[in-house]
Amino acid sequence: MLAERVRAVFEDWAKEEGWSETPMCQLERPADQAHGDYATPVCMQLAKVARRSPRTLAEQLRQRLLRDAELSPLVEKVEIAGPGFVNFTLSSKAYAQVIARMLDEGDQIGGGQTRPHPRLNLEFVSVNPNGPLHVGHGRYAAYGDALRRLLAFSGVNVATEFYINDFGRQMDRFGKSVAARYAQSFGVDLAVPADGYQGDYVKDVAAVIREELSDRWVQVLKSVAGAASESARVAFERVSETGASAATETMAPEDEFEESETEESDWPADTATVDALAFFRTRGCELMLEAMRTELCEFGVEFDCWFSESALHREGRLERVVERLLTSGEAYREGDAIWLRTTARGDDKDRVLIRSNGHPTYFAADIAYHENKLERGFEYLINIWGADHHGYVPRMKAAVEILAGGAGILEVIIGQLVNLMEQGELRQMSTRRGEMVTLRELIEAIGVDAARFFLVMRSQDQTLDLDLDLARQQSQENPVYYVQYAHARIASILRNAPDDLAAKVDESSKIFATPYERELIKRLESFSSMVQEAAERRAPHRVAAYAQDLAGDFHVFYKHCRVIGVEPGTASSRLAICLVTKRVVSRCLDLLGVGAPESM
RNA sequence: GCGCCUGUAGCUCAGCUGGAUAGAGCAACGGACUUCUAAUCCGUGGGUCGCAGGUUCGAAUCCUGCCAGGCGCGCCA
Repeated sequence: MLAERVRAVFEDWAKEEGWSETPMCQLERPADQAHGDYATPVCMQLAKVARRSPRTLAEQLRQRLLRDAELSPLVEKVEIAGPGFVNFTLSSKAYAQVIARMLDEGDQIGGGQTRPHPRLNLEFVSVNPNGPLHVGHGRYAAYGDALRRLLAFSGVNVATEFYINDFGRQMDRFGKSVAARYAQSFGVDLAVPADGYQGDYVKDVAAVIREELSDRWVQVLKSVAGAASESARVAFERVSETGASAATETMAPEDEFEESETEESDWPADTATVDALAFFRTRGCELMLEAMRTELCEFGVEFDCWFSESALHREGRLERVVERLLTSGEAYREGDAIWLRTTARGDDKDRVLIRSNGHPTYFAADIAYHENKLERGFEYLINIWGADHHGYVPRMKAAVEILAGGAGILEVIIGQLVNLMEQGELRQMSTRRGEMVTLRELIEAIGVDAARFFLVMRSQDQTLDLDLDLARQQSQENPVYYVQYAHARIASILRNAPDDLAAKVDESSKIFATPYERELIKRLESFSSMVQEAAERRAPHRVAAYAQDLAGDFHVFYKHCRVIGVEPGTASSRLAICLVTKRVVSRCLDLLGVGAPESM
């Protein structure tokens, strides 16, 4: 309000003087209170263009501002200071106007006008459905969902999406692991493959299948067990012959699973076995997905679309898009493989789409997937990936540029990882060994609200050190309670307020005279620009920081300014502050996916 | 070797599309509950913003070079 008016006066002036390329006239909040409530450094920037000294310009600007009929009631004084700052001190009328206006806005305070275009697609989490979600996934989920809320609230038309990596060798291994656990529950000696999934959750999946189908697959798996032990014996002998000991073999680092081009042959290839594997893979995947969906839902994260990779393969979309790229000349054959010319769009080297063995790469599937997103009418795509995938960004951008016929459609946000500390030590995570801290564990330790707040309160391109001991033992000191407590306190005031006390701002009276009220109002006033900036910069952690600052301002206000039982004009004005603050705090918490309790 | 991210108080981090004397929380110490919720508030101490140059009226912020840490550089997914 003040800012817009100042800008308008400044621009009129610039036009009158005939200056070209004038700097943006921006208002900022000075660090030092002695410099007023707001300040603009524009005269220093203007000095070169105007060829006058900054302080001379500042004085001229000051005179014009004071002459402006709309502006002068809002400021108590306009001063020139330092090298050429123009400092503003607000009048109580200005504070009153801010609260009066925000009171009128109701629940939508600070929200943006909804814009139908561009239709934006936001993809995140997108993990293989072969293990539980760990804390790292939780961070991406919390971040992505907060970003969705932030974008939607600021007016962007956004839909979220989870890409299910339910295709390929990892899923085969998962299927075998589930089958083995299922067989074991019937006393069949079928081992989980060495490159399979050892975690106990696989037993849970197997138990559900046993519940559903009883011993339907036991006979088939018995014969698999026989064949497998034979093949293990052969492998053992081969190792012995080459001189390597079996002991060394089992102690090899478990994270190393180099892909051998020979397909795994420890399971027979007869129809019954293939059917069994297909069943356990598919059903296991479904059950894992179901569990994930439930867990994410409990975590407050829902997706508009769950998109299956295997569906792309089934529907022949990979072949189709590769054909299209060959036809357009963007892809070419070399050796026995098919390559995409990504170097033409800024990548380091061209990338393989179809390997010389005829199998498509993961990249080819991803291209088919992104083509599909565009076909569904999305005009702008955001993907949130882990830091370990950042090397993949240039080729994917190149691919989308080719598909969309223009650059700047795909934005990739790289999120850094989560380090888990326990008893001062780093806890390493491995999905296959099942040695990870799951999202569920974290939620059970500190609750959804604290977990969500904690996971988004830091910038996403900062690795997050999560101290589990602290999270468990000191959840009382988590900043989320500080913010929620402010909300609960306001709710309490509203409950205790007498019926005849209404939230109302009387602009004519001398109100909002204390610094506590004024600080709080200035913070409230900045809410909508904070939202816009946080959305533009994909930075929900700013909302968390703002919420803490706002809660702090409120707690100070609460301590010094009574609402109930004071002079009626003051009481209703302060009640108005409370109401507006409550709405803004509640909105901040909602943007983060955290609850706003009425009492604590 | 190349690319991305990071380096700010004892600890965890904001601030990074340039503004005045660099902030918050935790930790340490000292105060405040007859009054709307003390999960709160008030006060004290704590810094060569990794280092060195450069651009600018002005640099934690932009540029260059170094140092340190993390991640990545497949016809894997």
